Amino acid sequence: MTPRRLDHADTLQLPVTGDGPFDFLHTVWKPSHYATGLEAHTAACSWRTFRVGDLVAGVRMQAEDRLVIADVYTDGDYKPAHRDHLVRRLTASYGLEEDLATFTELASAVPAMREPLSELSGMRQSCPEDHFEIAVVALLLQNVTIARTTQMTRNLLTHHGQLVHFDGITLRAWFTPAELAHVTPETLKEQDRLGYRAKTLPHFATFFRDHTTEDLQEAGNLAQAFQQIKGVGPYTAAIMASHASRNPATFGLDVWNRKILARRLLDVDDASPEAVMGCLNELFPGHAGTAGLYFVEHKYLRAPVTPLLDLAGIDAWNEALEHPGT
DNA sequence: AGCCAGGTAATCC
DNA sequence: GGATTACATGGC
Repeated sequence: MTPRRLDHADTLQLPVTGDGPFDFLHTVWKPSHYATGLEAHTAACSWRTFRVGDLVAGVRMQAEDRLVIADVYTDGDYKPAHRDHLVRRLTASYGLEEDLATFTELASAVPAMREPLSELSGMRQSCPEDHFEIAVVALLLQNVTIARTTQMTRNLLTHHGQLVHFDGITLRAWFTPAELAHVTPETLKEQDRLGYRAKTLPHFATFFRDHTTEDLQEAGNLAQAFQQIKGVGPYTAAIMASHASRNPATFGLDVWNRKILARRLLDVDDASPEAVMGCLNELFPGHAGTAGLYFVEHKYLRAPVTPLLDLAGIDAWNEALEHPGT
């Protein structure tokens, strides 16, 4: 698989204007996130792909204090509208304008949050995915192990997404809803090993091909609007609201993070969803999502699911993506 | 073999 | 309404 080459097209300077501390590394790289091939990180540098309509953009990000410098690479036809989109997309994806001071103050009064806060203070929610993309991720997380989620993600991105190379790194890139809408359920089931999700994923593709994100944001009740899509239930809708819509009060509770929170908040191995969410909302009113994020990422900080790369690691990374199975 | 995985929809009462 | 149950697949 020879990746498509992207050329340098722009450099964006994105100031962090939101109140509160800023931790660049843990904002762009999340220790708990499973490997997608869509992004790669070293201690100082982060690479990520974005779809802006038909355009494929590769972005290399670094930070100087409270300024994020983003170098943009594309396959041509880069217009001012693309620049505007990417400035807004990157600023929103990493919460650069969001106020973290309220949460930080709330958290400093909660003993269970002492360690996560001291090690991750200034971390913001990261969601480079748009609503469609994060809904696909959440769908692939439903009722399976992470090993299978990773397998299905790899299959979908290999067969229907793209492989690109820029700034010395090779990454996968998402498919658009319109592109995925052409894929039949039979292919999704037999080639991509999606199981029963093969029947629901096409609903995601057609919904987001035919509805803009603005349509969704206009709905009074986001969670309810999302659940009109077949295959989107309370969990996936909460992921969409907390991640893509960046509602800090929403937290998508599943059996995995439920156990992590039960341990930290209630000192037990597991507890009912009501008990866990009740405690989280009581301690962090309006910021349950941010609080959950800190607890989960802190749990994986010492043993990340996808560790940071060093310079030597990048060659092995590129090799694995370009020549899988060798 | 059987159970379980970072849920959801359909079908009961 | 709230409580079951089937749903695909793969690993242990």
